[in-house]
Amino acid sequence: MTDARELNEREQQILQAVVNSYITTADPVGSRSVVKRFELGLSPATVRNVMADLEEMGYLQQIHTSSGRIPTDAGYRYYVNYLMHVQELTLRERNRIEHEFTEKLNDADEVLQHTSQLLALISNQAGLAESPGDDHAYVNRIEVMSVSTHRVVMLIVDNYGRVRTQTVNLDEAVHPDQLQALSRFLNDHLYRVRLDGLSGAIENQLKTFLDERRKTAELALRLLGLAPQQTRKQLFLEGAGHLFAQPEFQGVDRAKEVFDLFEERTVLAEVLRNALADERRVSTSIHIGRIGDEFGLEDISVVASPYYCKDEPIGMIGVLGPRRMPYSRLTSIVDYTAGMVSRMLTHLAR
Amino acid sequence: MTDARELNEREQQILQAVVNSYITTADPVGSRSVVKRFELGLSPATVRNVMADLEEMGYLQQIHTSSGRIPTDAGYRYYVNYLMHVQELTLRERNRIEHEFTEKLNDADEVLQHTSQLLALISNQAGLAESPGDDHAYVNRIEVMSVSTHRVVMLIVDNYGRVRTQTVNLDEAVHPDQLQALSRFLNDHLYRVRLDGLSGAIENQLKTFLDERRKTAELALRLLGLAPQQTRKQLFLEGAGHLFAQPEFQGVDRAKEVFDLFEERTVLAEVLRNALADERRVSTSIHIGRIGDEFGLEDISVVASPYYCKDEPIGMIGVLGPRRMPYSRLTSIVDYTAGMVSRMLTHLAR
DNA sequence: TGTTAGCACTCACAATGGCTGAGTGCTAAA
DNA sequence: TTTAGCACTCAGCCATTGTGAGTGCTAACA
Repeated sequence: MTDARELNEREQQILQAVVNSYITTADPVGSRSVVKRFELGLSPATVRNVMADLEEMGYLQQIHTSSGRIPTDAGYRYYVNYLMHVQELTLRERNRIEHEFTEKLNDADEVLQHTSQLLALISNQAGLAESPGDDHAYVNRIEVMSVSTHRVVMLIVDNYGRVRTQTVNLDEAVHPDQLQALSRFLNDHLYRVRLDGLSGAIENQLKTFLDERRKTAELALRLLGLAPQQTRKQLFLEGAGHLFAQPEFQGVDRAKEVFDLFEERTVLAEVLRNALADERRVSTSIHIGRIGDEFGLEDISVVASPYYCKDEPIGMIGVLGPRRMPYSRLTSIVDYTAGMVSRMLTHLAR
Repeated sequence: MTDARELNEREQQILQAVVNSYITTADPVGSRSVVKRFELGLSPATVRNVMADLEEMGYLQQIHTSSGRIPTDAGYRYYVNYLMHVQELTLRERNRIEHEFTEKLNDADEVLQHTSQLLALISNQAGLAESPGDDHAYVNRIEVMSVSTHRVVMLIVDNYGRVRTQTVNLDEAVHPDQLQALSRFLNDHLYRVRLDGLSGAIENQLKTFLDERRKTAELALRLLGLAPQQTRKQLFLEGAGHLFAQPEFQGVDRAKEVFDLFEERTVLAEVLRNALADERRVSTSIHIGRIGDEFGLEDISVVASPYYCKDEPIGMIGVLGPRRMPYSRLTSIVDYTAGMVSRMLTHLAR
């Protein structure tokens, strides 16, 4: 990569041709096939010269001498930023997506799980959707009840309609009245408290309560001490099998690598979040390659888009696939779907 | 398979040698290597004759002329039934397993999920554990509460401590008093009702309630109509990645097949249940081959064992791997673990 | 009669080498 | 600046060959 100068029109044309061709066929593309497929009115030799230039500038690479060229990360990046014309969804496709969201979805987790399935289905890649984290969720309702003499269940409903429960086994019996009092107190004092600050909040609040009703307060502390354990910033991931269909993951070891990647969902979620944090913007972002480094997979790309609840960005949804992806199509799919999710969540949390 | 006559001692010895050798190396085993590895005081030629006999009887097979022999299903079956001497767990291993179950596990699902992880870990195969089905679970506590003006949550705790919730969005507001009445009624009338008969039971019971409080009863019906949707006879499956390490699943397509098998968890659960139903007995059962037929995988075996709650068989746990598995070791692992699970559940449901 | 040694045969697998075809870089002509 | 021509490269395919582990069969042996 000697020079970062602008590409002239012909160079752009040819880079675009190479990327397009490679995206569809997965074969390295040579000068001959470029002129054939795209009728540029140029001879192969000319194209060769341009391709050599592009290689020197770091946009293309050769897998070995005398085989066609394939785009580098920089090549894809240039393509995505300047060359790609986003392929609008057809009415049919838009209807399809909207139709999927008319289904009865009771909480944010259902919405987002459904979203990841949908994305996988229509993109033929792995679909992903991150569930709202505890840093964006707060308590809407909290309830403590006994289910047997020595067992208590705490139930928390958050502003996205998600219900989570936590069971605690007790050494000694608690009277239902105590629990009712506790529920009332917790509801009064923890309403709208953010979930990731729950145990902190309670400690302050509970001091007043503590004096009058020591036993109950201790139980509350214990329950809430458990609560953060189930912190979830869940990542839904569906259709990972699509990746196996791609030629780049056909190798014997590759399959295992991909599999491991998906097994370690929590790690994957973390990697994704970090990777996308750099590029997180208002609209759809594209992360090319280098996602799976930790897993020995360097050729995975992600097209992701944030979703919103009441104009506040909450999390990401997206599509994960090989570096060689139909970005132009996926961009609009992800973008449109993110819009739908935002609408659903804003409605849910009304 | 011309004859089902008993095997004489030498034939048994050699069959055992072949199975043992094949289990550890995964290579077809020839006459020469048998005499070498097992010092039988026989010549390869003699062993060859015996192996030819065993093949004729259907216990061994050749993958092609002039390669060693491998056991058939019948061969494994004979080995498992008559030849294998169960390898007792060491004290160390037993302690290891028991230690794992000292952890705080609040309900049956946690126990069984933990079990499948544990089995995967110590067996180096895929571990599986079926969660108690609705045909063995009954209502311990049922509660209906509002979480916002137009949203209601129903919570059911079963006798295994498992909590499940169902959200319903309403068109019109319901007064908390109504819900409290409903909760009380449901608890009185549905206590100890089996979960798979819940909606049936309620219809009968609710007629009396219906006359006095029409609105509330209708809501109840609606809630309970939704309940069966979440019927779960969940199958926990962990460590599927171990399978990829086995040489028999190295082929390019194989990886995808295995992956698909695990993706379709519900189908897998069904297949397993049917397959194991034949052989379900008091103690550990071994199912050889033919598990994954629907998925194009015919060489998967399962070692499974039932677990009990208060002397009643509730479900199965086990290990899934290639046909070529160290059965003698796995048998005792699964058996011992099943005992632990039974103890845990009986304790939980006390 | 059961066991063993010897021998010819089989067959998967690996290595070798030639061929092809798509692609390249370079140079000279248009 | 573009193009035609040419020699060169290299992965992939195919046929060939060799090797080694294994077999079945037969004849000799205890």
